[in-house]
Amino acid sequence: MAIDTAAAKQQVLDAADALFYERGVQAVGMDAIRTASGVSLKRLYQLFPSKDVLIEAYLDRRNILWETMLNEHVEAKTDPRDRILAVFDFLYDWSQQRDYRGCAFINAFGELGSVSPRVAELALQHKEGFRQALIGLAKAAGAEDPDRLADHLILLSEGAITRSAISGGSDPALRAREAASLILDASLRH
Amino acid sequence: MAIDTAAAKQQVLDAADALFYERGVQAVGMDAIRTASGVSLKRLYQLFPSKDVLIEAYLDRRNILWETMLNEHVEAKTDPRDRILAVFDFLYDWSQQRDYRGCAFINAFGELGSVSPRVAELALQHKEGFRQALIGLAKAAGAEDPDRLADHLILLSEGAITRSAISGGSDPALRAREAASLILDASLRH
DNA sequence: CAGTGCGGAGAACGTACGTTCTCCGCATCT
DNA sequence: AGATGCGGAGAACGTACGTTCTCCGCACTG
Repeated sequence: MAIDTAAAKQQVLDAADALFYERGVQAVGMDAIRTASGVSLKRLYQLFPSKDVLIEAYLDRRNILWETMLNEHVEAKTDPRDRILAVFDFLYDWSQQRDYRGCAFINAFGELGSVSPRVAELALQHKEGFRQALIGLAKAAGAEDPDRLADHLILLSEGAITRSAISGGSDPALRAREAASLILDASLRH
Repeated sequence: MAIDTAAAKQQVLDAADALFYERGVQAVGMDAIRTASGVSLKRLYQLFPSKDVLIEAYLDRRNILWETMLNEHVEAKTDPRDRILAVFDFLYDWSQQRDYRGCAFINAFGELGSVSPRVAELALQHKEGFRQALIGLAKAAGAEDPDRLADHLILLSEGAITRSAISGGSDPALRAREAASLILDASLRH
């Protein structure tokens, strides 16, 4: 029973994730999620008692998935400088997915940030998590001012994420990597 | 008569701009715009025959306003390097407005980009206009590879715009300016 | 003064959505 | 076999929205 519930939750989240990310949160009705997940409406509501809860679960899942993918790219490298640049390799790979639509948190924030404090908070937490990860990488690379370097790298990353979404290619990630390299040259010089 | 129409259009656009930008496009009903603009629903529909048309007019207006504000900041400087950095001064001033909510085009794209080709196109055009402006500034500054430099600067700008929106302060613009300065050091070195 | 047409206020219509309710089959327990 | 309760399908309900329609007052024409 518990295992069925978990499996059903996963099915619903799979469907919700795909639909929310593709069309935006508000544009997707509970009925579309029901149809896509093959679960009954009653069951859907006992798994996620409201759309807000489902949205939150969707964002949680995106956050975890994002961190996982990022870590995989970073941990494939050993050299501290390469580990920083791996962030942009990740963004490149990500932006090449056919269903790529930018950052789910930025999109959700744009839709609901001013009306849903919870969504605004989750977006902030997601970005803060990314910031901490970059600070860690910057420290490991021996940056003089890791916070500052991390902020600079974040700006390039966010820029690449949204520009890829709007213009459709993966070039922005490549360009961001170049720019990051320039900034690393300047910030790791001792 | 024609002048009244123009004035009424302006009133409607003022109201629509404030509401769309603040709450997102889909969350604002025509009735809210009617109430805020003080115009009758009939008149509203004869000025803008559908919500889609109004959204388009809203984005057009944002684009013009944005370019105007950017140009004002850039033209206040004469030194080519300062003119590039003025872009970030503009972003700083903009992000300090109390109702600041990031880039209207990114927000609209997140909501409607996958369902409205027109919105996707307008977002792309807006970003492309920005890109061309930066290329011009980069050329004037004597950059070796103006396109590349412009792309790097765009990434920092977009990053600053969205990060300010989510975390709420103006720090990102300051940090973007610093990073831009580093990149200029590397790209204008001859 | 009677007639005419335009503009405003808001009711009305059709649709879509979030959420709840009804009905019914079916598996399980005695 | 009869009773019981859970799950599925989808109807139903209330609300909100985009858009259109109705009604009415009022300014202007003869």
